[in-house]
Amino acid sequence: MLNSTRYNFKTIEEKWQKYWEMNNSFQAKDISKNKKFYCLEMFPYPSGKIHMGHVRNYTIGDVLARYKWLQGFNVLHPMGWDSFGMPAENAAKQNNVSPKNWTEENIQIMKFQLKKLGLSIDWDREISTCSPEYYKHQQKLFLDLYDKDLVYRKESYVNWDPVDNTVLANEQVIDGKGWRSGAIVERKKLNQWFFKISNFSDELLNDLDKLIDWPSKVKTMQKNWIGKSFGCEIDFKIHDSDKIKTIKCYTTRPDTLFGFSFLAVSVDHPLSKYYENDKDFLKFRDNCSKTGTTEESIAQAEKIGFKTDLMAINPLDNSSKVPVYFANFVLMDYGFGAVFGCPAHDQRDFDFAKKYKLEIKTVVKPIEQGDNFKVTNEAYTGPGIIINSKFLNGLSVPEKSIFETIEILEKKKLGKKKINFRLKDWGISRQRYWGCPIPVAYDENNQIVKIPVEDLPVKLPENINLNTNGNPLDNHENWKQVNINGKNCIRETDTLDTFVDSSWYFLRFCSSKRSDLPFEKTDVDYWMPVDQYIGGVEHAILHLLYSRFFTRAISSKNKYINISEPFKGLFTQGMVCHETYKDKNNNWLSPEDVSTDDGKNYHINGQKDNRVTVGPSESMSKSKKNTVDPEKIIKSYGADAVRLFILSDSPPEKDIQWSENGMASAYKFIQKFWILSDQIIKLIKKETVPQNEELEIFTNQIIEKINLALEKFRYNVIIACFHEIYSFYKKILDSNKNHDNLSNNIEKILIVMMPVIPHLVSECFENMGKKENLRWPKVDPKYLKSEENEIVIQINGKKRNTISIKKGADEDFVIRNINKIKLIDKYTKGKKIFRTIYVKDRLINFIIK
RNA sequence: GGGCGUAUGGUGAAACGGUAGACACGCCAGUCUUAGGAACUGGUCUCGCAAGAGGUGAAAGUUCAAAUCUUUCUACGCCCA
Repeated sequence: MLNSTRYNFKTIEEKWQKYWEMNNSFQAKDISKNKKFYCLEMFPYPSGKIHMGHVRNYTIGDVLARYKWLQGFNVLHPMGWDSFGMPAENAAKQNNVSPKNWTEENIQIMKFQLKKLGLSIDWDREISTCSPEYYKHQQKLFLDLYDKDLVYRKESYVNWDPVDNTVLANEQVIDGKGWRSGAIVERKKLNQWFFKISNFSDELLNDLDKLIDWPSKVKTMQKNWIGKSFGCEIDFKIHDSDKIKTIKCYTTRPDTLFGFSFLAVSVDHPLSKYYENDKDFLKFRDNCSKTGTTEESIAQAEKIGFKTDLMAINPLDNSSKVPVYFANFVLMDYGFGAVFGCPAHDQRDFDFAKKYKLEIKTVVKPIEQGDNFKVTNEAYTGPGIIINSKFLNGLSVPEKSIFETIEILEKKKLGKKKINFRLKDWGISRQRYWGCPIPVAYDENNQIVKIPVEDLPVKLPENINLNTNGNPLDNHENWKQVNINGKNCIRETDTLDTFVDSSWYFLRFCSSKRSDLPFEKTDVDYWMPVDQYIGGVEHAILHLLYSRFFTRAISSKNKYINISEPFKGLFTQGMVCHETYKDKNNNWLSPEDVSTDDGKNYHINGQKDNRVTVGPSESMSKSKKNTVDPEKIIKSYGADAVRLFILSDSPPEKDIQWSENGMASAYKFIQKFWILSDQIIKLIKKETVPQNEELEIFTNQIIEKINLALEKFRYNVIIACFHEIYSFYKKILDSNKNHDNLSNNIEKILIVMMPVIPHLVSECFENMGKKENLRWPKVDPKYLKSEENEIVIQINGKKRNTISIKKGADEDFVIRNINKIKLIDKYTKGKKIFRTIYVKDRLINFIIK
């Protein structure tokens, strides 16, 4: 019966997407009287096709952007491509195509797919980080930082795959082996480029407090990552040795110095040069180099040491001499590459002492224990009182003991107060082809020569052989050769970490078309900071910290731009999950291959005897095959329905379960809402006088609810409101009541639904003859509370009854009415009311005995 | 091991310290039919015929009133080690 009005999402969505494109509906204005709003979602890596995570991310952002448009903001909502990186290189090797073509094709596909979602994006400002138009500016910024002394070169360790002759990223090292070759990964020293992020450690830490619109979880993660610690450096004298007189250590626990029973240094410590002829030491160092470079792999590895012939003297007790070890758990990068071991109060030291049968001296006792407390099975690291430590005895651990010990050490000139950071400088060199070339070269004396600005960009060569071992740029026949000011030089063949590309793209969007400048100061002053940044929590640390650093770095010294924090608001959305399926041979199955006949028994399509095991719902990933292809879903349900569903089931910051039933129900909603709105539009009369007060009250209240939910990102609640709207308007329509004011109200309702289901709403407005100048409706406060309120009657805090009372009634009035209708007589019979609590328009609570 | 977070029906989840379970999925019953990706109506926390009572991971505390605040515990998740 309804076929004639059936909503044809395919033609209608196409029509509006074309309309928005033709009319530049979402183009940000460079100059505007209106307030600006910069809404940005983390830009995607063009891996091939969009996935459901993208759909969720960009839908969340789009709802916000469209909401702000309707509120009259000048909105900047751009999109770009994080298009350098290893997957392109790997794909190129596998399929024998060029990384450039592979990437550009993917961008075309994904752009097409994103457009199908009906996003309100200003495509005019599209950027791609692998384009020379983008990276030439990045090379210029690199040289600026070099001039500001924020870039330097030093030797550093990398994960080296000895079979593939290549450097591996940490995530390519699996169980200490190369992901492709399976060879045991070695640590190898290479000259590499670094950004001096450590110059900003304190600022990056302190300014976290200014980021009030960031999730505290993310701020805590950054705080821990920066890892500011208070401690001191101590010089340990070495007893009677011609090799070395003192070893400097950093410690946060100087108060446990009397528990000192060994001193451990990194194998990379300067001391190691005295042992380079010692075969046993070399063997030990070799062993250590197989542990990998991450903190985690070192922490998980067994603690091993190499005993030297040296003895270190306890600075607080010259009679105590302890052995010096090289140890695999001491990192040269942290502190001074040397630590003093106190086994009783540090678990790592404890494990080490047990293994090498070193003394374990207890110097801290828990408060409730006696002075004869002894550490036996595991290190005690909690608070307590210092014992067995001569003049330190009795100090409370940790506040007093650490502070006072440092004072004593300073007085005796044995140590110095020192603040240390866990945050290390950012290594930006990658021995890869598909990245932004570092714009420097080396002359015949191996001195650094900057590429002159007029020669930028240093472009990647296109004729490249990726199937050789090592760095393809290094192996290229002539790319390296360059003549600078008449001197023959060799180009740097490292490329930049792709995190550099994403550390300033949000600035580039402000002036994406300027070819002479990375960005124009006036544009940045107007648009920055990003008002709302939206992305996955997996970037909570690195990408966000690097962006905060980079923004500071380029504005430091000369006030190139006036902001230090690029992202005013941050929202981290949850992942999209799906059940996992396995066949009887334990192979992963795609949801498409699985079906069910009764909701319980799963089997491979068409093979009812071929049972399928259903596993837990996990975030969608290709390896588990539990992905759903957005393009297919959009094709069968339409963009509005997909947008509706992806927002509906869970709050956006939490993980969401993909469900085919939920998707279908969103589709049904679109269909039935279309029919309803179509009926309403046909009924609309020209003159509208608010006569149906019930309708006014509902409309205003639900819009108020949606307003509050929008501000707090409670998008799932908004969708629930949509369902309430449908039910209410359906009832009104079926009731044959006076609904002269339907027109006025349905307009408001449609506008608040527009950010989520823009195609359908646009079509409705066109049918009503209104296409332009739609504005977010104002709520009329007089309708927010009805004339009568239902007041809850509690006895001793328990709900016992309700009563309808005119709004704003005082306590006496309420009590009189309750007594008149004898609502609580049966509870109060024979009892005395000795207290009444009245919350206006909400509830009344009688306390009886 | 440390830090942070979470815990509410069969499921996803709502709930300014103030009527727990909005809305949706699923399920049950029914209506109707052009058998469709149907649609519509009603029901669906537990115990109880009912009146009523109980109920938000466990235990305690603050409060007239606790899913919400505090403490301890348990389980799970994420990050760091």
